[in-house]
Amino acid sequence: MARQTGSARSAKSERRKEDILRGAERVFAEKGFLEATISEVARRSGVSEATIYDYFGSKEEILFTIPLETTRRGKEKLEEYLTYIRSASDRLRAIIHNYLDFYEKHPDYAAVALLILKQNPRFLETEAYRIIREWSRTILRVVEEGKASGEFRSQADAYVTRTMVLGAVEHAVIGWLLLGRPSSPSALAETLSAQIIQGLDNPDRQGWRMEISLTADGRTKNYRLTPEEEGEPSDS
Amino acid sequence: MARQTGSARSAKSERRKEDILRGAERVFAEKGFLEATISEVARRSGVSEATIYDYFGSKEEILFTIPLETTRRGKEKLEEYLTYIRSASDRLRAIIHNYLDFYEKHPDYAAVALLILKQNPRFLETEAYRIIREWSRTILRVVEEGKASGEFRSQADAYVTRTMVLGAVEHAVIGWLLLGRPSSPSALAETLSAQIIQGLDNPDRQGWRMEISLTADGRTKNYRLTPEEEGEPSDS
Amino acid sequence: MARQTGSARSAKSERRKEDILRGAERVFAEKGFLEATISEVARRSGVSEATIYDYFGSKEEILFTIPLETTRRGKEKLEEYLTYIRSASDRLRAIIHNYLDFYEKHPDYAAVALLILKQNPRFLETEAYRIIREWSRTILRVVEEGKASGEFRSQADAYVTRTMVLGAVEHAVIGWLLLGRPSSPSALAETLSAQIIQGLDNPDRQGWRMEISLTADGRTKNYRLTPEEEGEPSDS
Amino acid sequence: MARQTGSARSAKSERRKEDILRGAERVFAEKGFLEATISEVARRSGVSEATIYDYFGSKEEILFTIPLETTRRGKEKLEEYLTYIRSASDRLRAIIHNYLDFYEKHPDYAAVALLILKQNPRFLETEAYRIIREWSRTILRVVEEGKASGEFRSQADAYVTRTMVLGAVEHAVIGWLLLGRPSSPSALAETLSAQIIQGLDNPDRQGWRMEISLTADGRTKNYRLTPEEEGEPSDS
DNA sequence: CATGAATGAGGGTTCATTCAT
DNA sequence: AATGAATGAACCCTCATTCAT
Repeated sequence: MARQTGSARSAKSERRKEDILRGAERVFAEKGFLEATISEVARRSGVSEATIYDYFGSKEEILFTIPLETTRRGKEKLEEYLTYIRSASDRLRAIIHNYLDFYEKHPDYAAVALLILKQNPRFLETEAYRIIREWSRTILRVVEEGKASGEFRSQADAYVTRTMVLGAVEHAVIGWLLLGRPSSPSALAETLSAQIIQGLDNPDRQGWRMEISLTADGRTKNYRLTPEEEGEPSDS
Repeated sequence: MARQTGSARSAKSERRKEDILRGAERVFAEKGFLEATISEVARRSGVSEATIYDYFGSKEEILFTIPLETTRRGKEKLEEYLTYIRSASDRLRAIIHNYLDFYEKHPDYAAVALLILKQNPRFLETEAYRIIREWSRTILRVVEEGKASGEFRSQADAYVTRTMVLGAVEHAVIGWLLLGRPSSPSALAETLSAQIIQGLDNPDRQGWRMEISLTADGRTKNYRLTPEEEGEPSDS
Repeated sequence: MARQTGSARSAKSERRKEDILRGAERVFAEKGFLEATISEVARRSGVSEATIYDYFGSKEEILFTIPLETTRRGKEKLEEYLTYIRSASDRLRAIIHNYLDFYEKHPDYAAVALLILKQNPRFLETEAYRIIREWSRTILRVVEEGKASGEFRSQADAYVTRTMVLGAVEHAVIGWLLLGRPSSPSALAETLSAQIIQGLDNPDRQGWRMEISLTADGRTKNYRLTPEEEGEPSDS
Repeated sequence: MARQTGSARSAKSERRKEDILRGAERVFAEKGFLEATISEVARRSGVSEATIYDYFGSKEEILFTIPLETTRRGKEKLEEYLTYIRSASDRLRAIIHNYLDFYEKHPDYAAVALLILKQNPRFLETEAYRIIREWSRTILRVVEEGKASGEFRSQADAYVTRTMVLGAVEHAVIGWLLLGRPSSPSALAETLSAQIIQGLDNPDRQGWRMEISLTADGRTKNYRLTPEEEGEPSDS
């Protein structure tokens, strides 16, 4: 009998529940959802099978509960990070770093999220997914902000960018989980950020611009002047 | 019992096998691998369960056979397309279009490939995966060529680019499969290509260059002249 | 799930296990191993199929467990019987009686042991078979003792004797099981014992002996005097 | 379609049938009846599964046909051997030798007969079993003859003797098949025969007899004189 | 004669879930 | 609050047997 699937309960209860979630995460990560058995989750969590059903209504409920806390904390963590970053490109870079780092530090969670949850249509209806969706809107917002500020070009597409960020990160992490390559996904962060950001970069972002018309062969070409990418002015 | 999982056989046999694969693809796409039952595959293929086992040794063997022909043809098709394209950016664009189009046209296959096969570690040991791996090397090659020709900047990373391309496309297709959004993944192709390519773009690629030194406030800045991104020269 | 194929457990559990073994013994005896179904064993034992798998890992494990207790007890019983018997021939007789009686009293067990287990090569690797082997060494020992004491002739072969005892008893019991003949295998015990023992008998065993030389036709023959086989001296 | 399960047919047909029987014997011997598959029998016989059903109505019919020719020939062979042997003990010895030899020379047949057929109640209704029964009556006859001629004691039991002979031989052969011990069952023949025959031996069998009454302690004992067991008369 | 092809029927085994204690 | 014990429901797979060619 599930006497308290509810919410407020004793600290001991809370700990038990955590134990089960942790055990389940490990087992699911190793075996996949359907090949994982409640009995193994019970063994790994140090509780009986029946007790598991005191805390969760079904095997799938366990699965869908695993990302709840994690995504909640992840979202908060990200917001915290972004507080002090202003430029859109740095924000995007931070998001990418953060996301890769997180998965690398929690491989069991990564396996559950990317290999199991991602393919389950019913997951889309859970609270955890709602949080993820919100979290991922941050990317949209950052891109829009970047466009508004002129940092990103106006043709930049926020949705496409989000797809690129999430897709690339997740693809890299899946490769790492299944193939062991790359050996550290977070090592990609810098390069990946650079390419994505440069894909958004607005060449016109500077406040001034020099236009030049060059006429040759009876035909005229228009040019615009932009500052050399980086680096100090060279001495005359 | 027809025991000939082997290879060369009658045309009728070949057709039967195709039927089964087609039926399995549909069922797997709808239910996922483990919730799909052989009995339903049999029903959908119009054969008996036992017959299925005359053609395939196990449920998993069916699963791993599904992408065989498809990836083989996909690889050839791509090579065909690329034959007449020279510029690296156009090649990349073609790859992305092609990949998105293919998934959009074969949603069942997409579901099997992206939601089932992609998370199965044993798939990595199959012939089909070998073909996919080869296929995906094309992306690496294109990026390297682009860098060699000066079309892409030298800092561009082929592996990261491949991750971006595959990750973004697959992420988009998964969203389409599970959420129905975007309503047409291939519609992303243009925007996605543009952002990825611009992430690789070499601002220095033109053969001629006009350099200008602008000195102001006692400090000198160097500029270089590049042609306006697209468009014909405007008339004087 | 009750997962405890182990050992020490509640009395109730122990009873359940016994029930299953008893039911299985009956079903196996009637149908043979491969034609017996777990579902029928379940029905006869009054438990569900799944419960059977809580107590035993496989159908074959049930089969191999059936003779465990029985042979253990049989071995002890025999040792008990033999405690007070000194003469080798009486010991042999006791063994034969005992063995035939046992099978006759437990026809289901007899069928399982003689018709099923005996032909299963894997049975030879089980604990139960180890006990049987030990048990059967008693016959070897008795024969050797009989030879040592002069009760049995020195040419008597312990291994051949064991083969005769086991072979004859088992053959008789199989006939009884399958053909109903003889109607009571244990009725053979006396005659069988007598013939086997007489096959071992040492004609020289008496303490005294009268030798006579009889000469006829110019040839001499030696005789020895032995007491009349059994029976009291006849009156003059 | 079984067009000719009947009898008279072409020599080619006959050969085919023989091939199948031979293949089946091998497979049954290796796997047991139920674990042997028609498909493997087909492979080993060099025919298709369907063809097997042209010659035999069912898997069990194959099984029951295997011993037909063999037992028929065995019976004839034995009769041939016995033609020139007069003494009952030699006949018995011949039977035992013959039986052990035969099994040793045909291990596949031995396995089929002793491990499969012997425990199948339906085999008892076949023609082959009828022949075996007849064959085994020879033992009964020999024992009765021995008793009639005075060679065997009058208490000797023909049925028990048959059980001993068959039981011991078969037990020995089974041990050989499953355990590899003894390494040659036929090596037991001599010892086994000796013990069985001595179990039947009539100490009174000679034509003359000397009776002696020995009186001592006021009690009288009767003795009879018998010739020394074997060996020539010793010189005076 | 021979067989390639097809299948119906069935069986062992696994597990999520329930409930009495 | 916890669990030992029990089970219903399913699924994969095998194989003897049939039939059209």
